[in-house]
Amino acid sequence: MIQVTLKDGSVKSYKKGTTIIEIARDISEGLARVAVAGEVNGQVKDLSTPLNEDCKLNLLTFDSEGGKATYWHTTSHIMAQAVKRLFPNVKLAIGPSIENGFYYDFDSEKTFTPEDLKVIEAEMQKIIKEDYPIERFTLSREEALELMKDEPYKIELINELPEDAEISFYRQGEFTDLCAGPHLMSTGKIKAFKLMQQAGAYWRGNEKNKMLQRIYGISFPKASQLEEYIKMLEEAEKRDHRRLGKELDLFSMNEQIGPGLVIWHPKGARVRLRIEDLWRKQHLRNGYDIVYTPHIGRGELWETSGHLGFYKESMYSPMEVDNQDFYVKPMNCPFHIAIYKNKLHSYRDLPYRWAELGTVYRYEKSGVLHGLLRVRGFTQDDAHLFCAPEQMPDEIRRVLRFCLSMLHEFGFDKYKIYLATKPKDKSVGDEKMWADATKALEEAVKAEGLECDIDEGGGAFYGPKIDIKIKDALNREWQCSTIQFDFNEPERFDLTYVAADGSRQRPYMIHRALLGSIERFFGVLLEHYGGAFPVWLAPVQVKVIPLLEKHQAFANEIADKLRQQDVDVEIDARNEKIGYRIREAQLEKVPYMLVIGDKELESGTVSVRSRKDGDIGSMTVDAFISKVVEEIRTHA
RNA sequence: GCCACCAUGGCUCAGUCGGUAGAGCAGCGCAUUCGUAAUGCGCGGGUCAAGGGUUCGAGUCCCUUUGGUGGCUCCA
Repeated sequence: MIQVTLKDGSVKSYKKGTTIIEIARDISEGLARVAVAGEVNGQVKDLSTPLNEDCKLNLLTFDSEGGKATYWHTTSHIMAQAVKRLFPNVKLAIGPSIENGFYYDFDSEKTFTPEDLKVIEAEMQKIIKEDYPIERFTLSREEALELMKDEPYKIELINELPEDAEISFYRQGEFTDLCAGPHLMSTGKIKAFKLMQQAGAYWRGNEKNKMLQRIYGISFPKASQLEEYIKMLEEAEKRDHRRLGKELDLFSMNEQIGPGLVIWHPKGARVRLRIEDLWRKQHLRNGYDIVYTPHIGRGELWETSGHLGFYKESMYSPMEVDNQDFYVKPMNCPFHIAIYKNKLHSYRDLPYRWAELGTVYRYEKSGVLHGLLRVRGFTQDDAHLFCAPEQMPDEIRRVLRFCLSMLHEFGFDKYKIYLATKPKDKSVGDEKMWADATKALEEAVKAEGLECDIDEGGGAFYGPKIDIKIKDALNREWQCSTIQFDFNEPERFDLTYVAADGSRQRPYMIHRALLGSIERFFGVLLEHYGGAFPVWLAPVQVKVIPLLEKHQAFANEIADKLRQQDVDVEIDARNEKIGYRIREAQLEKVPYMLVIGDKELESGTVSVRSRKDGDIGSMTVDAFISKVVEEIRTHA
């Protein structure tokens, strides 16, 4: 007999060799029905796995992470089986579950069209109906290679398995795949699925390798869940910043201007101004100095900085002026360094904190451009800190705290922090510098009571960094903030300061961007609020709607008073019905609408409609002004 | 850059088998003076992304280019 400890802490005895599904049935038929896998001592296993020793067992349903992974992984096998039936010449690569569903990579002469996906879906439906049991078995390396002799990618995978690895396969009907599992017990367990899209993907994610065809899909135990998921995607589309940007007339791109270059329309620019105003105010309050630098610089500058060596493929081609090459800047750092180099510095003057909303241009591959989130010309909210080594831990903490408070101001309180460490292959700076800097970064995160994931080897070649990715309302992550050490440029530009003992010392240099780039941040912010900016950010904060012509003068008076208090206000005095104008203001997502008619004119009040709560009654003009001014001040 | 898909008035979209382009919204004009999500009538507006090809004839079929979308690689 073996002792099995269940999730609720209870311990049950079973005969040795009892399978997980049998235990599930023993607990309840209902549980057995919804169980998709079992977690044995923390490892996700097939339900058919026999248990031979005492263990902890957690039965997983689709709702758990491991359950989803199992469910989706099995669906990907069903898809591969369908593809093999329809297109026997296709070679199989890999087909894992991912965050939202699964994919399978195929090597195929023929490219899959949307119609093919429909046909594959129909075949999958058959396989599910046929309800093949899914069996696991293991083979020796030789047998495995023999079985997979027509599958070159599988052979490559088998050959790379460690010497002592167990080589397992899963069989369902005529289809067998090399796979570590786990899987559901039979193909009939998949209830609702959909193939989402075809995409190219390099074998093993390396662009030097062959491009395979990837098909993405997702599945659920209930049809209603699939419907919900699709509805969720439609909702996401409604708050897509590109769509909102057009609808709210905030920004656009223009084919004639060029790809990845943003033009900011008056309303978008107004929101941007608000962001920048706050940014400037906060930087001055936090001990930064603001600087301005040019957009281009001589080739020699970029030679010295190392950009022409390490970064040239991301830079716009040079322009020749007076027989010299000038490059448009992809980064601001060399210019800030030039400020530093302009004179001799004492340790007493450190640290320097120089910030700039610096517009940079980078050549990004055409296929990666994406709305405002990936562009070729953008403005970084950049700053460079120059400090003595002993000041460094303090500076890091300070900048991290500043960063988080800035994100908070914009309504972002959920984010994920990554600590990116020394890359394996190439890096500059000695071990001690890396260790000190990495430790300082990690300690700063801890000191703020935060957690971070380690991005092993993810640092820049010139230093470790903290990246902060913010999540929008739909849980998608976007990297905005970054705090990066630089061991490279102080060396290359031979930066020094005079220490207390009169010796020349090398300062530490930190690059940092809190919002990242204004463009990307604006895009994320727009999606975060679904276009409904809080009053302090909204391009039009108040819309005054006089009911009739005779109310216009009073409306103007109110608007003027609001403008005196720096409130952005528009008057909609068009000869349209009130419902029409309310509707438009509502669609423009204006936070407050003021309806002015006879009643208001007589009593000196305004009738207030809030975007969110509808008609909220009337109040005196002054009461409304102080209300809205206060909301703007406190970022309510 | 690579794989797939897409491009029709300002916007959203229809356009069958290849036979010379249509709607709604927006815009403009007129009427309407109205109390919280669309007042009515009328008018104007398109070299069907660009270029080439097939054809008696191309929005529709083929090729190239440009731009975009979803991925891959890369990144703020």
